[in-house]
Amino acid sequence: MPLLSLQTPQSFDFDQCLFFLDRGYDECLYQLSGRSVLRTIECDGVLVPFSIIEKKGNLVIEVDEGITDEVQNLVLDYVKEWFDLERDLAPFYSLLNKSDQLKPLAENYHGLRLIGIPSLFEALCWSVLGQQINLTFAFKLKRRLVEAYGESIVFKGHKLYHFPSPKALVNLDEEYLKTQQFSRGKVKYIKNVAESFLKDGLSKSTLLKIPEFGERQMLLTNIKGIGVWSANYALMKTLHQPEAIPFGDTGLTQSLFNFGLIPDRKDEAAIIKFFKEMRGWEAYTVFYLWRSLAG
DNA sequence: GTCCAGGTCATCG
DNA sequence: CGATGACATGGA
Repeated sequence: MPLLSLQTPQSFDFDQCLFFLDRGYDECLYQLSGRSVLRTIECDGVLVPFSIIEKKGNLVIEVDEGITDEVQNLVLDYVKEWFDLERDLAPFYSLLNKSDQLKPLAENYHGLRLIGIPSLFEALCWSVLGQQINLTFAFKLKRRLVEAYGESIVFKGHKLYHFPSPKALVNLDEEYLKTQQFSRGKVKYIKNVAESFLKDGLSKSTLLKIPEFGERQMLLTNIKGIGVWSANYALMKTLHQPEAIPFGDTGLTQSLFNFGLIPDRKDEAAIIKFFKEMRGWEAYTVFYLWRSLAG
């Protein structure tokens, strides 16, 4: 099978990234096999599967025979975004190293990239699924949604599911999903997200055309079911937007409190003050703080 | 049994 | 406006 290759940047540690990908949750959108990761992208309605493994300073990506150069480039772009390969982390580490409390993050998780969700639709739906419930349950719901409404393809002996399209989710069967332990709120919110893509022309590219962060955020929070947490989560995971801090996140406040960075878990002013010191690297800091919760 | 999870909205006063 | 309850479930 054809092999593509991406040179890994400075401060990149594939095993740190694998640890994040394999935190022990029931993930359904990619699979791990040894030290390789398998998943799919979608091009013109067709699923394109691929695998990634690290070899001697390169990420080696395997695709099926007969994939056009154009589609190969889409796979490469996806991997670059997913692993945030084009970012220079040196300024982030020098910022962390200025603080005695944060220094361990730079040491312990060196080379960890902000693992993204390149699809805006997937990120918004995932933020809805993850609202308020524990992550174990959220992953369970995601699997049920994806297996009921998403397509799959077999690649190297693995059945790989792809996240459903807005069209596939706009007419969700609420009664069926009730039997699958979805709240009516979540079903409605996911429908709302799908509708804003289909009817209001929301997309990653329309979002990118808006220069101002607050306006981007508002475009998302205008959707019923997407609050500040969800909007910023999506902006962080899809656009790697530095200033997208998922305010209200329980894990984030927990972690800030654990590190002695805020005096009280409800002290939002202290959280804002803390992130002022991290300007330009807020989202990365959040990602590393979350990482610290996993041990 | 109680409390809280990678929140949000509707409905109060 | 700010406060409060519902939502669904499972693990500590």
